[in-house]
Amino acid sequence: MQTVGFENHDHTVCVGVGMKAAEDVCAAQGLRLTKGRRRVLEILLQEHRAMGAYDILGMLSDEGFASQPPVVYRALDFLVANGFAHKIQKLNAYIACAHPGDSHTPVFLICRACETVAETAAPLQSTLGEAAEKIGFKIETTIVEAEGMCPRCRETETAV
Amino acid sequence: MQTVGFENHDHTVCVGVGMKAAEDVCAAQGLRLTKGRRRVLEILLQEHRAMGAYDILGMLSDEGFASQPPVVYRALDFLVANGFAHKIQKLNAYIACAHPGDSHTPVFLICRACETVAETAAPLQSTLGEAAEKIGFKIETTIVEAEGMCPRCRETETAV
DNA sequence: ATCGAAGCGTTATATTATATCAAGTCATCC
DNA sequence: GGATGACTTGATATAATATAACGCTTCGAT
Repeated sequence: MQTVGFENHDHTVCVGVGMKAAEDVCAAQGLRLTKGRRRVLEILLQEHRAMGAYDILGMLSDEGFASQPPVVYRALDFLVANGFAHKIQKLNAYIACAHPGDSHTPVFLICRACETVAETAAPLQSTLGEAAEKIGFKIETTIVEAEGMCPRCRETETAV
Repeated sequence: MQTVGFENHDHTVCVGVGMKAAEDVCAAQGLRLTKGRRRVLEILLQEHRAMGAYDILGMLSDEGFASQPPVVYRALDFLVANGFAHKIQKLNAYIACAHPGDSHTPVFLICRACETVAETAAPLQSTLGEAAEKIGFKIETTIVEAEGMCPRCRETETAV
């Protein structure tokens, strides 16, 4: 399982890799990574956490972008539709994709204490897809979000 | 896989079984299935679909219950906390539990055409839990929601 | 009967997200 | 190089979902 989220790491690399991957995909597919879309992705990569749409909007408007909700929702729609970001349903929040470029069904591990979110790959989907197919249901996308305690918060909790 | 949602069935049985299960669990655990909570569960069982909180609230207020949001959210919180109903994150909607009494990690199959929701059992969780544990993450609850096309809508689609 | 916890009524507000329409931008075709 | 059409953005308004807070009531235990 490749997992991103709880290890220490050189974060500037994440941002660079993420932006590069998005640029490449957009170039290859004729998608327009416009100023606002690019900036939202940068913010998500830099912050490296699940962010509410209005958190992002606040940052954008501080930087001179328009301050209406559609500004950020449009950018997020684009990023999510093209796999550069994901929505965390449980938190109504958005996070940069940790495996950009790969086609994948992500699994999110969400810490209920600190709300840190890690993205991992699913060890399971084909089984579920086959089981669903048996009753005639055709799965197109799957959301998997596991809530619990991250390593860091488990330590803190037991220490208290 | 036991699946509930796409088959034809005698629906009054569902309601009776669901209410009975909730009553039994409440009696066993000292929980109070008050008038409002009971009525919300009945509504969810009768409608047999994912309903928005405000849809339910509308029905309640038509019946003489108070018409403020907390009325329904409190009842839903109780029902969800005790396993009598589930929240469908993808739809911001609530649905009666199809396997009342069993402890289970549900998997929902959501039709993107008609929004019908079926609840099935997960063929997978232990694998995910073990994988998460290897990186120190302790999973407590898991949300699995698969979106796609139900048998009925697939037929209609190909017919068109 | 009284006490404390749980539940409910009510007002107000917070949070998240979308509809709509006009104006701007960009690539392409002629 | 101007017309065209698809896509993108600006801006206003509103919809949809959910919670905070406070006081009163109800219930069950002592």
